[in-house]
Amino acid sequence: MSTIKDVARHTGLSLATISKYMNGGNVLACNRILIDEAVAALDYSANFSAQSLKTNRTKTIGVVMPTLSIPFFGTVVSALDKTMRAAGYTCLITCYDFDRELELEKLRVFANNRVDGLVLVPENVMPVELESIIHMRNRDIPMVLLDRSLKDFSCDNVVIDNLNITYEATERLLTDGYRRIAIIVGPLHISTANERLIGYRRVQNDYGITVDDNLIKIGNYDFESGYRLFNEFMDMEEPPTAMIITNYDMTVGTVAAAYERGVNLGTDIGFVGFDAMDLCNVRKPLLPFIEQPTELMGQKAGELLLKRLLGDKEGYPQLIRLKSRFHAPIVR
Amino acid sequence: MSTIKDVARHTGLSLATISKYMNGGNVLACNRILIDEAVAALDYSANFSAQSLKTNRTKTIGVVMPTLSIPFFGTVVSALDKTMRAAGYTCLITCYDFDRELELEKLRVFANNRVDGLVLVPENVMPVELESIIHMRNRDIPMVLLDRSLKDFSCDNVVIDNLNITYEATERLLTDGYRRIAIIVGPLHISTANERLIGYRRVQNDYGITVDDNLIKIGNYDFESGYRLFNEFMDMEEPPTAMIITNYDMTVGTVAAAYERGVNLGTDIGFVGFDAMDLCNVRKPLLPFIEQPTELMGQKAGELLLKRLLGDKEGYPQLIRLKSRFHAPIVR
DNA sequence: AATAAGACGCGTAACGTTTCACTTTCAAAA
DNA sequence: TTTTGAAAGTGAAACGTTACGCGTCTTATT
Repeated sequence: MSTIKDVARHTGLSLATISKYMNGGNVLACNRILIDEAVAALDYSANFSAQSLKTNRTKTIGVVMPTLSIPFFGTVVSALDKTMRAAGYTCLITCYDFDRELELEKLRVFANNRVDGLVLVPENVMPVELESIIHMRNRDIPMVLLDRSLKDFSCDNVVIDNLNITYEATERLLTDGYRRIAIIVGPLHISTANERLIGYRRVQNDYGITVDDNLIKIGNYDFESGYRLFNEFMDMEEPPTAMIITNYDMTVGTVAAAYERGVNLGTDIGFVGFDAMDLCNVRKPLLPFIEQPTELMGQKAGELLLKRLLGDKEGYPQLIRLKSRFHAPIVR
Repeated sequence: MSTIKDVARHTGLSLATISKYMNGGNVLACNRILIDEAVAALDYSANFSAQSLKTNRTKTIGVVMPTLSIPFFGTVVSALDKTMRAAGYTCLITCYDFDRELELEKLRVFANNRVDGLVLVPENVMPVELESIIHMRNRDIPMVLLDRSLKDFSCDNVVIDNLNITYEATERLLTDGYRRIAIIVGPLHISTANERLIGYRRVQNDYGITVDDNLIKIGNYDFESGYRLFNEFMDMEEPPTAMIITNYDMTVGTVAAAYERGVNLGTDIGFVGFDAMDLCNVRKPLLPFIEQPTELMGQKAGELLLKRLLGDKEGYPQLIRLKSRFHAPIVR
């Protein structure tokens, strides 16, 4: 395993010169050739650990996610990775499978000199714990919270306008004449679920409608929840006449359940899906759905983190709230 | 940012003693207390770069995937992570978005002193390139190929019995009396797709049936392919009477398309889905489907890698081929 | 009380880089 | 030919660990 010393010996130049050249410095043309040759001959490449020990930078950022089984997060992270890569950073991803202890452990592993910055999709971590991690070892490590906010914790944050988006979707169903509008949301300790529920409630208040709490069901943001809760709604004595589903997996579950029961979404029952362009945009009737700016989320998070990595603290803590789009079919 | 030196100074002990204790060595009870106190007071934890520079180990393995948007891979990796974690290793994940250059770059980044081992789900990388990466810098770095095999490249490998599983599924449809059985497979340069197609062909040969190549369609393992190709099949002059779909996303696409067209899977048309327990196991009629041992794949890959990391070269290159299950409803 | 055996503690030399503070080289200007 | 100054090259000191080879202290045995 060859080192920079081997290159120095091979070329007859000094360590310092090789290092300088490898880091983009100028050397004489003849030496450049010499070094290039030696590097090729010895199959040299710089030792990452030594480099980051010396420079205290890793040019790496850590991404910590609740799960790898939700395509939404995959797409966001993919865009984040692209943004960071363009700036010379490598993204390293890990997931904690919704487990509180793991969430902390993974953050700690990263924070310990392995990464220059962090992106976190938080689930159960507590503000005080997070505080101690980003101030770890008296060094502030830049962190961006992604998709979700954390109460009582100020931090750079990229989210979408969850409240408005369910407000708008519900409003659409209201103006279409539906009155018994049901909603399936995620676990309420997750900010997205909570905000989406508030939007749903607020618009009905604004329209002078009393919300029937039986029309609110809380799922786990997964296929099974969507499938099961749709059936629960349809089995009610007085089923809802319309339904809003608030994430992708639950939308797919709902569509599957509807198919099985022979319920025709959009005609038999008013319907708004989520992130399910595939599913909603092709069928007849076209179904309205909410679309999150997935790629943009990753990109914005990356840009914000890069800004912090350059030491620019302007506007900290910054909250970037991106607009979702409500796609309503033109003709119903 | 405190170092082991600070702990030494704070306790009055030497560097060597602190280091020994931090690595599980024995020290006097009084010194243990002293060190624990100092570590807490100074918020000390070992510098990862220095540690791995010195020991030449990172206790980390790199996982390189085609995409993060396919839940199947997420589940596999989650199980892999669990296995490695239990053995004191950290998994770092990255994806290359189906891009050949990126696939190579990500592997190189990892191979450069950042990880002790590699797990790769290969797509376009060439054997010779892979060879040069795992022998990088004259150091052999253990690697396990996951889910897919690579022609002309011998390496530890964990896959499923793709051929048998489509053989069995097709055979079931044959014995149920179907004769125009269609199949939707993935891109044929991916070993899973290729093997699944071979199984489909072989059983029909064995039954003396001439395969109609119009009944074979090649998708991209995504929702859109399943949706589109199902429609293409149904729009044929003489549509197939049964259909086998060979991954999860395409199965969901197919189910969506069937729903939209009012085609009743399982009654109007024979059907075998893939990995779609959710989707297939709930509907009436129950649909047969193929189930991959997702968790087991991750676990086996982890165990094999751990064995290599311990220096045990027994049986190299080892091919672990896991059995899938064909779930057929008992009553049709 | 002497000593052997074992446990514990310590000094120091690496690991492979980068970087600071110099020195040398070389070509153009005087 | 000498002077000058920028460009290129160099030696050596870190960065924070670990681990080897010893020295020293404790304790038990005779």
